[in-house]
Amino acid sequence: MASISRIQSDLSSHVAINNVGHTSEQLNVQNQLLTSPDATKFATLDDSHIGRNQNLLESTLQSHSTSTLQYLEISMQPNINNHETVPSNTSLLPPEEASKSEYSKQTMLGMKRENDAENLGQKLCKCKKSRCLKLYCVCFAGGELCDEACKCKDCFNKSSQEEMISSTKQKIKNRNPHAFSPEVVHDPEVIYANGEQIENDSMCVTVPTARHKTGCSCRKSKCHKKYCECYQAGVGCTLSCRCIDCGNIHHTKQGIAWYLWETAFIHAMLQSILSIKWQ
DNA sequence: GAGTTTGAAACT
DNA sequence: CAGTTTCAAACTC
Ligand SMILES: [Zn+2]
Ligand SMILES: [Zn+2]
Ligand SMILES: [Zn+2]
Ligand SMILES: [Zn+2]
Ligand SMILES: [Zn+2]
Ligand SMILES: [Zn+2]
Repeated sequence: MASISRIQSDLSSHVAINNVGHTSEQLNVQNQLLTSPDATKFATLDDSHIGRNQNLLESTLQSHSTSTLQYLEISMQPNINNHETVPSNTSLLPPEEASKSEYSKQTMLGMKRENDAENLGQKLCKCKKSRCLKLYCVCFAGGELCDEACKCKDCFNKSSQEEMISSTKQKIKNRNPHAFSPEVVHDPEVIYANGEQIENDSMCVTVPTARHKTGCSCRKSKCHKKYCECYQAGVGCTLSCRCIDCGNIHHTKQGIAWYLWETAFIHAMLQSILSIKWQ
């Protein structure tokens, strides 16, 4: 998709496209203005902000009609022409399935490692059937080898199985190019839709907060529990989510649109109040 | 710890 | 694609 790469190169000239970098100070100011509608923010609004909000409100409302949906419907490159064989679920076991006997000293060591891993923030898995070679496994999905403190069975996600890991990874990448990319986008100039990076412009309102790369499809959790990937990642749902009865509204496009409308409405009310000729 | 619920990932 | 199954984590008790 040539347009996307052009957009990326254009953006990279003045915006850092990565998942940690925050951009210019000006952008941060804009972000502050657009993020959650804290009551404290209203105190800081002046006319210039209001004017900008009105402009953004227009583009927000426009973006809710067709243009945003068109953006959001851009699909991934169908890269699935690959008919390589999938690692079969036959009976091979890795050479050294650790001898987890000799407990007393061993368990102490295991606890220590578990604590270490937890302290380092590494997630531990307890996979039983996936051999830690599918995205079901949090370790594998996170691009990490399993920790010694993982409680997985028949684990292939260890250094002795590098070739199996890389080939399996490649097959999954062929299916979904973003399978191993970070789950959350922090760059406010970039939004993901169906796995593709999309530029924000006047017709696609800036979303100044982090977003999950694919969005969720929650049906029962209202996106209020960790079952929801958006909620778990600490970000709000977006238009690319397919959730039903979403409660994860904070920092969403809808939330921003509401904030902008609210801000414009309050400004209009203030103006009319000030225009009243008392006495 | 056991059992249930949940939604992504995998599969057909 | 959509519908179904599989899977391991999140949650509940
Ligand atoms: Zn695992
Ligand atoms: Zn693991
Ligand atoms: Zn493992
Ligand atoms: Zn959700
Ligand atoms: Zn979501
Ligand atoms: Zn949601």
